[in-house]
Amino acid sequence: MILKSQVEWALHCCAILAGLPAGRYLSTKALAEFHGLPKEYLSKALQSLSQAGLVDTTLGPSGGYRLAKAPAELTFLDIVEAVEGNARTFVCNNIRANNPCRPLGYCESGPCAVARIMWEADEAWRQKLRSVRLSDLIETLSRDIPAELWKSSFEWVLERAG
Amino acid sequence: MILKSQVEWALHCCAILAGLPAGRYLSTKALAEFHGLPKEYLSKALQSLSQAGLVDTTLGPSGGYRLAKAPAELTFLDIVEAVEGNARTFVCNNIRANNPCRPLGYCESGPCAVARIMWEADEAWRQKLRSVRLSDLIETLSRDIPAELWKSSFEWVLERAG
DNA sequence: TCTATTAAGGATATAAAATATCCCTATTTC
DNA sequence: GAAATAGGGATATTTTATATCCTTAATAGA
Ligand code: SF4
Ligand code: SF4
Repeated sequence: MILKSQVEWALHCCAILAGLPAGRYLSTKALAEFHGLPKEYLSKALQSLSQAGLVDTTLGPSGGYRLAKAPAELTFLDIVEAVEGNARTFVCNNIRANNPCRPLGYCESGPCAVARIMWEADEAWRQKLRSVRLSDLIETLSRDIPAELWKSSFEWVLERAG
Repeated sequence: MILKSQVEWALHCCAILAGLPAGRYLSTKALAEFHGLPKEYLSKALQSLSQAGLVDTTLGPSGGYRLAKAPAELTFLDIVEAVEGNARTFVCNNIRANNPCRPLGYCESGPCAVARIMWEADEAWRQKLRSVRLSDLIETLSRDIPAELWKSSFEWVLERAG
């Protein structure tokens, strides 16, 4: 059970977009080049962000993506769910219905304890991701990444932003 | 990102095994029939439980599986990880290494903030599963399931336990 | 107006993982 | 000795993830 690599891509891309000056856009091409990713496939991840309303887009030369909200208004969960979907990791196949002892016509009322517990674990995962904002990530990254690299990356992006 | 259905199977089987009288075993055949599952494939899940040391097995007629520990000593996480593995859901492909601005020979020190946050969410999921014991599940089920069905299921199992 | 560039999205191909079955072996019970 | 069992290797099928290709409509700038 592993998340799509697009989740990582989307998170990185949002982190880059967060550093974009207001009103500017960054293209798929630039984002793919910066991260060393296949442009066409990364495009699908960015489309997911767009469909989820997390980013704004514009067409034409100098077109591309920018965040639709402030980094403090975007959570990890928003980004992860945009790409990965919001389905639960545990799906109940209702195997209890096969119990040979079950009275004919007996109908279970809602999910059993197994499902409820697994879903609570899913919710704990979501809650953690919901508690971290994109702005928190930027703050941590700015502390972790050498100032020199941080600066040159910022300039690299700015040169290509439309 | 969905858990294998074997996770559900393993949890259900452990719940059944928890009701087995001390020293008795229940076969794959009986567990498969009770849950309406493919015997050969369920067998793989039970083998996983066995390899993880969660259940004891014995061969021959009247052979099968029983819990290796008391239900209070078995957590959901034990069972889930036995079947699903203990890998993290977020794998870091180190795409930051492709950053064109990165100084030659520059070597990152450990996982970045993105990976750390995603791994914390994984840990929150695990922590939740670790906090629920098999005995807790049995207790809840015994309250949820109609007494009649609970009793007949118990008898069904007992008839087939070696 | 014309050209280049872009996001969106449909179609399709490839690779990997989950699901499922089959068969053989060693062990145990009777 | 015969029947039943877990273990496990080999293999097939189905589903999902990964990746590429191509067409369309919008936009910027010459
Ligand atoms: S016991 Fe729970 S998880 Fe299992 S089939 Fe029933 S509802 Fe689903
Ligand atoms: S930024 Fe973090 S998650 Fe992304 S590649 Fe680097 S270490 Fe991995």
